[in-house]
Amino acid sequence: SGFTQHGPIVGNVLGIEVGDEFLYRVELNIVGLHRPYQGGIDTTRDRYNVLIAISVVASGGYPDQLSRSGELVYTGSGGKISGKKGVGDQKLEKGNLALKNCIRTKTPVRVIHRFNGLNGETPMFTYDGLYNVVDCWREGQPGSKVFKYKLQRIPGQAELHYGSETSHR
Amino acid sequence: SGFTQHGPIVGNVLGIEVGDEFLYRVELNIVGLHRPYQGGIDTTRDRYNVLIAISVVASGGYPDQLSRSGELVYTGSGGKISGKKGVGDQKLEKGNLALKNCIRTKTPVRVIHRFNGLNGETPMFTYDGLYNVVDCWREGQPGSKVFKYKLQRIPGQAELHYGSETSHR
DNA sequence: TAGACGTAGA
DNA sequence: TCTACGTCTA
Repeated sequence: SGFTQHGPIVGNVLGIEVGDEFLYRVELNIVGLHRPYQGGIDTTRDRYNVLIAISVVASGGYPDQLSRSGELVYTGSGGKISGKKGVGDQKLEKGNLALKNCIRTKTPVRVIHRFNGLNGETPMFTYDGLYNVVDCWREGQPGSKVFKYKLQRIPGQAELHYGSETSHR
Repeated sequence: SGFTQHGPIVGNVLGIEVGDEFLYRVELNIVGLHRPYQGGIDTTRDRYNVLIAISVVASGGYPDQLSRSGELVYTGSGGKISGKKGVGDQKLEKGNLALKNCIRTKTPVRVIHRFNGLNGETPMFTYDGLYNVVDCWREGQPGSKVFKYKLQRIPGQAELHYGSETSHR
């Protein structure tokens, strides 16, 4: 209903290219890149009814790590976020389960990364391209265990230009 | 920052007419009709630094009453909403205080009303025009007292067409 | 820093 | 019905 124009899309979204920038989460929804308004992991079911993840947003709400070599360590959803109300271990359900299932189903996952906009820049969401989920493990003390996922950027996509180049607009 | 284009505006907003419709709260923000994303009462301070209300949204989250004679009974903000987490009496602060102050400062308040979209219609926010706040009182049992405000539509504005006419689009 | 009549999807 | 890496203003 409303402006929403897309159902769940696996893989690249027609008309959206690596490096495309967005100001608000609602824009990601409208173009079909990532549908949840707040959630970090968008999910659907594949032809065998297996829950899979189709896109993730790394906004800084969790301690994710992005390396220049195209490797991303993404933190699962739920559980205790620093200072926030949530309490307890993350569970292997919903988005967390979906992301894990991407390993064996070899489902490519769209990665959207939020740059915080240093030096008074406007924060932007940037489409980083397709990644494969290659590993999944748990970290943390009992009561605050989280899931971690290693994602590797699929080769052959347009290069990303981070760092100083993103400062020029 | 971002798309926000307006500071607080008292009275009518240039380019917005009675009956104009909007799909999302963010649109009310962008055009300057009502800035808060969730809050029902938008406030600012007048030239004497008195806190005043400049617009309210009646979305159905509280039991408001709109009569065909241009009279609206609006419920204050805070306290216990049916079933929600909030608990206790509403306080005469922030938006509630601002709305009360509109009585003595004779500040006109923009009213935006949300129609729920019966028969599969898309829910819409509609600009209802300017109202005067003419009365304020408290209602309810101790522990769940709320503020009520009587608003009267300022005469001479374009008529509103509710009911059957809003079914045709 | 926290609160608020938000939204979409599961 | 509930959750979710939202987003604004005070």
